[in-house]
Amino acid sequence: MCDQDELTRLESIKYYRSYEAGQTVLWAGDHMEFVASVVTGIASLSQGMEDGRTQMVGLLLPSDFIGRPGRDSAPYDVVAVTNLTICAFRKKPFEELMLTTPSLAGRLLEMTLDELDQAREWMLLLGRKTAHEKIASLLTILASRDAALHKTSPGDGMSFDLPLTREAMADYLGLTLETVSRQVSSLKKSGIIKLEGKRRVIIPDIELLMGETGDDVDGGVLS
Amino acid sequence: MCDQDELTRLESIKYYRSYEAGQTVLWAGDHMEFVASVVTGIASLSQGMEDGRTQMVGLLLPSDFIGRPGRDSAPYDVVAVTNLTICAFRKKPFEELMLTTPSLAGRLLEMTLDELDQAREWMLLLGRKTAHEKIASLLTILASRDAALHKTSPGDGMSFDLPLTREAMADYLGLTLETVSRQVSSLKKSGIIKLEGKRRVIIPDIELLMGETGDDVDGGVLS
DNA sequence: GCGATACTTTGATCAGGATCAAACCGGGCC
DNA sequence: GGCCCGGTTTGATCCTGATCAAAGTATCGC
Repeated sequence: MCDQDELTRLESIKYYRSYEAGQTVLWAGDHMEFVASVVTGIASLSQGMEDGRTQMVGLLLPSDFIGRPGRDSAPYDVVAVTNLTICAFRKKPFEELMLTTPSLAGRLLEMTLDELDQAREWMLLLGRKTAHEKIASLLTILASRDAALHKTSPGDGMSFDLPLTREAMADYLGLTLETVSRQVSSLKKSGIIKLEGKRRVIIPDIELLMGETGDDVDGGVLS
Repeated sequence: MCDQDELTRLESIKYYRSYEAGQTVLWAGDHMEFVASVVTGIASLSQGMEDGRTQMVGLLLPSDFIGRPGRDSAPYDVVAVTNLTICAFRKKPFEELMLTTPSLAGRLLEMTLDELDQAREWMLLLGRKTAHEKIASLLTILASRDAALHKTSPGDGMSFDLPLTREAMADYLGLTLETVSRQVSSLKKSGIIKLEGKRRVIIPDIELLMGETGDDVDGGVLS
């Protein structure tokens, strides 16, 4: 995430941590002694209500940032969705570095604004999209993120592994796992996606899938 | 929003603009030539889909910030909900000031993180709360923001004016205006709120209202 | 006063998802 | 193999909130 000089300084205070799928990295309210960035794997941010309802509020993919400089407790549960490796920096030195390195602060602001845009995009999905559109949107996003990860652009015939269980998808989309399962089946039945086993998704025609998201076919969610 | 020296420098590049209720301040995609902060009144941020569905993704109250340094186009429609006065700064000089004033950048990061938290809180509401809980949550938030505005803490017997039409509330909560109307009526019938006319809300017992939000009665949305 | 307009309430009906329930994989492990 | 267990699919039914429709209210200008 950084370059040159900053990087060398960050180097000296960084360390790696690994988590297994399902492990909790941080509990909401925990004191946070580090900030970090995802190296490999996927983590989720989620909020819960006392009665057990939960809503995932973010999905952290490689290069995404965990933690918030200037805050000392975690606002959400951070859970490893897959096996996960993060690169952590002790918070104190990191914050000091921020003070003396305006470009680092700038980059952080930039990343936070991106997260905010994502969060708001998701608010539209949660508040206004149908179950069908929600699933199509999620698959579109996962496909394009996966493509970006492999430095290719999402194209026809591409395929990727669903990193999320039906339940996790439901948590992210504000649905139940049964509805997720049904909508995935219906998307399969209509030929818009194909499945290899339960997890591998093949997208014969990405435009077709994007047509089901409810978004403008170009600009929309994908960017 | 700022202090001392920064403020004097900001002073020199600021100007005021006013809008009438209903006027659009910025269209999504517009080139933005200023950043601003709300002085009086309320503005909304919203996203729309082509077929007309819209979702409000943020409500801007006095002291809230409009615009994003480093970005040159607006990501959402900004609409004046009530009569609105903003204090604007030409973007270029503002950004230059940011480079030379780390504390300004820091404050901005701080504010952006707050917005992100709010957005994610709202994701929980949109994805998992019932219509009833949504209305109670909105009223709780409006009550506490209104109290903060008058430098009092939200207490029993407090009252405030609803700044939003039923339709705007619906857009914010991911509901229809009919459902909003019905839920407000039901809250009134149950005695949890009282109405004076259509817009003035009286809250006899704030704890009671907060009990309907689905949140933890203390920590929750209110903070 | 009278419309006209914008906002709100209320009613009747419908449907998209939730809920409850059962069966179905596909591994891993004994 | 047989069993167990987490994850998944599928079915039947219910219910919340959407939709369609009409009437009520307040404010405005005439």
